[in-house]
Amino acid sequence: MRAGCALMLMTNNTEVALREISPELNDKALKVLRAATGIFLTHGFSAATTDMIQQAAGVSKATVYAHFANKEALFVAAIEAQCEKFEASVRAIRFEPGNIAKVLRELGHAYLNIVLSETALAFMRVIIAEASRFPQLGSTFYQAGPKAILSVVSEQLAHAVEAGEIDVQATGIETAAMLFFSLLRGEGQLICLMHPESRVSPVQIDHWVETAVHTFLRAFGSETSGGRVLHVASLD
Amino acid sequence: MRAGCALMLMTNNTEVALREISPELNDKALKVLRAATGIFLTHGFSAATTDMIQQAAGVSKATVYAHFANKEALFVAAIEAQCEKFEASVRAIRFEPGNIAKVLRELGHAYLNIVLSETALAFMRVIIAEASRFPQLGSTFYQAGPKAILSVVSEQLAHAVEAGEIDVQATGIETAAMLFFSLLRGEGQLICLMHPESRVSPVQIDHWVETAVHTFLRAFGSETSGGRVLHVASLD
DNA sequence: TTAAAATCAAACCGTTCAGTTCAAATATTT
DNA sequence: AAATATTTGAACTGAACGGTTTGATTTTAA
Repeated sequence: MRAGCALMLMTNNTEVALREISPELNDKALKVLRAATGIFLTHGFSAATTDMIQQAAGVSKATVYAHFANKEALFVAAIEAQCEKFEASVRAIRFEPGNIAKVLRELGHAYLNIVLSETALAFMRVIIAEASRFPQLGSTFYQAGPKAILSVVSEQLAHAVEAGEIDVQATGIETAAMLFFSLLRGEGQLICLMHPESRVSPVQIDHWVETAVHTFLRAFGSETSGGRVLHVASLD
Repeated sequence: MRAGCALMLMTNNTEVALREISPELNDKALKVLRAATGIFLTHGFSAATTDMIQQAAGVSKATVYAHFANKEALFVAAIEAQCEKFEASVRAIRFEPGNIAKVLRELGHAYLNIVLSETALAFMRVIIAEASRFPQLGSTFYQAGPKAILSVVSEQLAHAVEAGEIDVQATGIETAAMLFFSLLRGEGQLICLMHPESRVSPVQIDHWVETAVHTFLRAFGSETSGGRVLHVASLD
């Protein structure tokens, strides 16, 4: 009964979804999960204590252990829920159709804003830190994050190829998409992961996006796309 | 009895440096520092215990605390020493002069091999994980790693600009160098940080290097396509 | 109303942790 | 050899941890 409860929580992701199914029943379990997520994200697995979680949840310790087998299970549940939320936010990225420069700019901007948010950074830090102890969580996150956004971008790049806007023959679409995100994340993520107290300004994000799009289109743009000065015939 | 598990991660640059200053005096302190580094890299700060360190060092607990004030101080000392070692290995990268494609290829290859090594990955994981608790270590590492290699590459890019091999007017040299490393690290580092048990083959590294260099030169090469250079007379 | 289920606060358990103490043993210096 | 410093092992402290138990109280459902 206890295990089943926890499993249900893991498959349904957000509070909203669960509230609709069982209006007030799993209220406590949800409070615990939500509190646990916060504590784990700010302290990591080892430094987080079940007392912190219990206190943050406003719940007795017995209740915590009535819904989750132990600290590890609670951690896994919290991280997996966060992965689903993360993937959802990535897949919710919308952009108006247009030329590839515009699409990449919109996509890049949205993605960078997600990925450089305090929550996402704390999340990534914990995943990276605990990847050895919880290997499946690393994979789960990779699927939910990079893999998810990559499929979206790959699709857009495919359209651009058909439209003759870009030429990715040298690398293939998937690789090109990955390169775009490497350009996009590159400096920002490195800095933010290692300097948790530093805040990133919207201007800085704009600049990173512009640089990434511009560079990407210089490398892969056919002709007119992103300020390519040198017009090389596409048969090189 | 079985102390050698995490010890193998370590090598001994700091040892040399410190031995020269105080030949046999700080023998024990060094053993402690070396063991501590191994333990911290494999377990992180919180999960590492002073007993593990003491045992791995083959030293009594009193000796540990005779040389280091507490666990935090030991951690800082271990990480800072590792930063120095890391920077040294980055600055030791050598490459034969040649066209920019060749230089970038050699540089990129050496850097990627360092950065994707087990030790460097474990090191980065710990830095990222503990950046909130030890903010200065994040900065120290950033200086020792990214900043260090960036200065090397920027210099080479400057030469290439003078030689007319590349055109970085759009972004500037520093940014271009950063973009090169973003392309270089991009996928590999993301995968490796989150999948600690996965091994990277030399072939995979070669491929990443080739892709990065190729893409970079498509974006910034004056009249190149993937490394072929049209020579322009050097002005000085 | 009543019985079952869930939750509570708090004490409690066994373990582990960082760090200390100390007398004995070992090196090092003089 | 004597004096001094360093290291050792092992026991110990006090706090914190994960997790359990308990008995009282509240909530839910019939």
